[in-house]
Amino acid sequence: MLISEFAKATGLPIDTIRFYISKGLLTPERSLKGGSRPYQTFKQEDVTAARMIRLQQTLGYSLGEILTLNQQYRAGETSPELTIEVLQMQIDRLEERKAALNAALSFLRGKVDWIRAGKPDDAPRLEDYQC
Amino acid sequence: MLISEFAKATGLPIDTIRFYISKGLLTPERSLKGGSRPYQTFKQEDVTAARMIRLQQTLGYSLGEILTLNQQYRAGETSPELTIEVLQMQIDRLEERKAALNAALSFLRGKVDWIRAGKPDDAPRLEDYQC
DNA sequence: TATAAGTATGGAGCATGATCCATAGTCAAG
DNA sequence: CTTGACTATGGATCATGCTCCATACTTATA
Repeated sequence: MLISEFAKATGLPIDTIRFYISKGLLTPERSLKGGSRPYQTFKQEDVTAARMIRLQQTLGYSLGEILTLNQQYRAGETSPELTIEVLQMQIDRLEERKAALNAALSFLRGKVDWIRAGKPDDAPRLEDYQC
Repeated sequence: MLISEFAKATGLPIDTIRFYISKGLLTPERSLKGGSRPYQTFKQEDVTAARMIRLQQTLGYSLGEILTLNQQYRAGETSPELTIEVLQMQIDRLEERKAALNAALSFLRGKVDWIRAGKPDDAPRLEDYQC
């Protein structure tokens, strides 16, 4: 798969793909120059890797953290315990964010109800929610 | 409340507070220079405003969006319908993020289980989750 | 073989969200 | 009335995550 096809497959702009490659987040193979193309060649696993990067970004990880996590993940392929630990870390972080989002949700819902009720005395207070 | 006290009350660095003021996100009063201090004075409502900004950041809003939302919110104080609309927008956005986080959570949990089970044939595939 | 389209590389530029710094004014205590 | 702590201002700098550009090479097509 050439980079333009990879871009279509992942929905990522080519510049972004190259940026990720330069950061070591994506590691496509390079064809040998002898007779064939000198270009990078992407496989299905690279598509999955790109999706994983995007997922991790939605989890709130920076590209630097993602790189570290994925390197640890690869290192852990021979050690399921380590892999589990890394994934569990991600899950924990996810749960934290979800809890914060739920608190925010409660607050906003309370505010909507309060406004709908014609703004009685007791306004929902931000301080009462763990946001 | 002086800026240093406000910093303690909110946990925000002074530079960040000034940055937010320069962007119009925080609008403390200014004491008149005649005889008294020329400094900015913060009230409890500014503390709440700061908390709200941080909350909105965790919802994934940029400072520019937060400024717009809060201006709309203030404009909507005379129109509960508009205020509700703005808050509902925030809730909808929050629900979307929560759904994405839940999908990611399912995937990661599936992966952990799969590794714990000694990595049988059918690995959880990222493609099967709406992350 | 000319030409266009795709690819590679390095570096510049940009938006966001801070963070730091130089300078200068204000104020309370000693 | 000097010293030290605090405040205000504007601009420089920084990290992140792209995005764009100049240049140059490769390859397919006419």
